[in-house]
Amino acid sequence: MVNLQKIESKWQKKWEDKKIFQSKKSSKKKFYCLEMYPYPSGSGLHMGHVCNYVIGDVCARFKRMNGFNVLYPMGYDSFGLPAENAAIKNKTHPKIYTEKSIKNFIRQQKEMGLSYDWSRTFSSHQPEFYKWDQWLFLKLYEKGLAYKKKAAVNWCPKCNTVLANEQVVNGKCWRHTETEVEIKELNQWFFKTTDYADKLLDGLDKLEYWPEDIKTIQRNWIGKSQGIEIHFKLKGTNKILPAYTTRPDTIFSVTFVVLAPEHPLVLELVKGTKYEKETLETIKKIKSQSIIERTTPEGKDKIGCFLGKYVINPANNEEVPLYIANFCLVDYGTGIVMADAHDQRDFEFAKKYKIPLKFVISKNGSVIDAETASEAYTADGILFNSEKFSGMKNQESIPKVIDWLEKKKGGKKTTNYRLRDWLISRQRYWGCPIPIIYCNKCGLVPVPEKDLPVKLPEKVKFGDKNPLETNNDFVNVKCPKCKKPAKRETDTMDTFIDSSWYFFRYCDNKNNKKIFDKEKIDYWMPIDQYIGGREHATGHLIYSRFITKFLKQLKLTKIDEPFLRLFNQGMLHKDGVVMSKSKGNTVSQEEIAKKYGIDTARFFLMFISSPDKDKDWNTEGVQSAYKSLIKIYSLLDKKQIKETKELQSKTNKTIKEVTKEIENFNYNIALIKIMDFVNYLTKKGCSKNSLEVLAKLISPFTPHLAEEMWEKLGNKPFISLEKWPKYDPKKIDEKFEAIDAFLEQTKKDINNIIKLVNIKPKKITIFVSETWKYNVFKKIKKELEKTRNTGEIIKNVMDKKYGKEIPKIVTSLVKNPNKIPDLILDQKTEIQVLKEIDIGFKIQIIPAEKSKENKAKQASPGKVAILVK
RNA sequence: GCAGGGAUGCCGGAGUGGUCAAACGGGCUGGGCUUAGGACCCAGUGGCUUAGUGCCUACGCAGGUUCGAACCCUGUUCCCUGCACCA
Repeated sequence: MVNLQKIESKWQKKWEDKKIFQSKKSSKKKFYCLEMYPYPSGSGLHMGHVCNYVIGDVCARFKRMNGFNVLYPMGYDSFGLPAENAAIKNKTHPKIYTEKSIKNFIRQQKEMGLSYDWSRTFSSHQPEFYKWDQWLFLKLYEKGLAYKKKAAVNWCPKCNTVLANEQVVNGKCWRHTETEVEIKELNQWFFKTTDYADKLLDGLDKLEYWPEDIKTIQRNWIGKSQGIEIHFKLKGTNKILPAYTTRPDTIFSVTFVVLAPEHPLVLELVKGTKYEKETLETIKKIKSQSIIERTTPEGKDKIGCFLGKYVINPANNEEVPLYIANFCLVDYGTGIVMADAHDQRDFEFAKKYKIPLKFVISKNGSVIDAETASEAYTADGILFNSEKFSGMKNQESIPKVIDWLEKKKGGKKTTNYRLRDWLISRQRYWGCPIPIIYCNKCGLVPVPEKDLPVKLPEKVKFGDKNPLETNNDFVNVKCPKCKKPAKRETDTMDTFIDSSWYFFRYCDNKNNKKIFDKEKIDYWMPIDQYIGGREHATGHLIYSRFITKFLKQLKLTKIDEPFLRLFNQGMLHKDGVVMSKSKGNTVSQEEIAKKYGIDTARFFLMFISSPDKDKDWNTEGVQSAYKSLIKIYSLLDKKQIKETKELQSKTNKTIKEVTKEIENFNYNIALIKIMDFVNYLTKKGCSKNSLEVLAKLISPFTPHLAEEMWEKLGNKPFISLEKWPKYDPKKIDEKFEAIDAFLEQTKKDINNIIKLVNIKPKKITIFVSETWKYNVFKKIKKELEKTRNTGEIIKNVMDKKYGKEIPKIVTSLVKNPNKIPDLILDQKTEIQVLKEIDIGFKIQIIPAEKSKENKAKQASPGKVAILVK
């Protein structure tokens, strides 16, 4: 019995010693394969991780064998809050904690047999890496894309830091799903992702190898909408309140205008008036609502109040009252909404506060009575009571209304995005310091490039506050401009900055002069295959695209999009829940490797289900995977046979199918085809060539086993660097498959008859009657010369006598005219092959026509009758 | 509510117009091997069955297109994922 563990460590050592997976620039076509770099947690890797990395490894190994110059690196996203928290909890330093975790990760990943180029690895907490974060920050600052502003931001009380919009999930913190995010007014650093909103959106159309759903998610996240800012003039002043809308067709329906409670104008408007008290109370009430309460459609009541002011509708010069309302959001559009009878929220609000409503759209243009209406009319229809637009279809009127309002100077056509600028500052220690200095005299001064990196101090005190704030050595510096005492920025950067460009760094990870060498990344980038979780759709995958577009603007890269192909793997479940440390249902890599070998785990994980689907871990399946590997390896002990045409056909067909399936990421089906081949070889015998092909086909999945087989077959290492087998379409002969099917059927028939007669015969004679089929066959062939229309041929050939066998034969022949369909076989072949059937008896076949044996025993058309002697 | 994906046998999961009662694997049943078990090998695994190259019923549900549908079209139910008072 083969010892999988032993051969695994043997080959891992050899791979490492010979550095066979190191990649250098060459004239070969490149292929950059990458998995999203992991956050190195202290708890190590489990089967869920193994699954993710093996998907990438199979891809990398396959491409490598197919003649590509493959870049397949690994690194670590080592900054971040969890490490800081874990370190504090374990009374150790985040750096020590993290580096220990990384070491452990590397060991585990090596034990998985992943074909990484380890010479290119790095971790984002290393100053050699984060120096370039800071450099990027300065570049963004230089171009006005990094800026500081006071804003209402999301604050997680558990993390003790602010969060980006992308890190807020259902109003809760992405790391603490029980913790409500608070809104705080803080002075924070932002990256101006919104400047790239259009580019980010348009770029999606070019990403033809991205999953549709991810593109849709990003489109929705960017949320581009075309509309108009309508200028409502505050009554009695020249002040303009712009209200953004995508539905200017409802302009004549407007009966009030709503401001967001946080809108800076609100307090100004009510100051010193009798409405001030109520307004303040209402704002307080709204702010006490959680985000969920405020932003769920079915949710809570509409809350708001009248501000005592009126604005003028530029379309008809009507005065309408001004309100604040909880459903109006300050950071979307202009924070001002025109309200009418054609929006459910507005409608409910109006009913509650007894604001009059008027409809201007109905299905057929007939007037709707606002008094009796019970809900908003939100569907499309015909306009009425809309001056010159009455009678138009509302959708068609939209551009016309916009034109008309623009001409009247009552508004301005605008595009709006849901995308927010990226909030990047964090009030935590374990991150990359923001390279900014505050000087009393010079103000905000960027750290000069030559002073980079701004190193994160190691000796710090962990307490209630950000440890950087209490570290005087770090905080107190000289102003780079005036040399007077100044203070450093103590916020650190969001770790998503590290991950938004790290993939460039693999191409040139040791460069200490530049962020990377342009020539090198021009060769390697973009990433041909990126593999990672769907959950990064709106975070990492947008940030990376943003930074790449920025790098292009700096002329540091030619590429526009970093990830050519994206693959989202499914999650590994156990007992119906996602396998994860927090759920406590993990299966450790060591446990499985020790018992079955890591190749078994690799095989199992790729076999159970398509890589993009969720899968379930089950113990029986692992055992059967183990058995399969044993079965494959034990083929080596079998006596080898000479190549037959049939074996060649099967071998070539398997190469063809497996290659196609791997290319399409159908790894499970590829393995099924491989196992089919293995079963075939087990039964019918194998040749040296067929075993070599088998070893190559299986090598991306179970590389250790394949190397061992390769060596045992008398070849020099390494199979990992061998050429992927090519198939010869000429050698694939479907006839053999048909014969196989025929044999199966014959065997069944024989067994049935033996059961029936209930004897153990010494000799069986089989009669084959095929005459009728040959006639039909000839007829169809003739028809085929006239037309390829299946239906027509069937009609012409159809004969009551032959029933439903005919369509089958016709279809088969239409599909492949050279393949002998079904049971229409060369009778000579039958005789040859049937001799090989092992049913424990000797059998003899006599073509039916020639048979002068007992007529009663003659077979019915196409099948077999047996005469027992 | 909007968007995307899905529903197949005891289970996981193939199959996108015909050789489909449905690959492959697991489970289960029977047989062989074995002192026994395991491993391995063989057979069976929708129902009926006069045992037949037979009939019926089936790929969420209901219709439609077609000589022919698990596969195409329409409607419908349920499930998952993402966004969500976005004006």
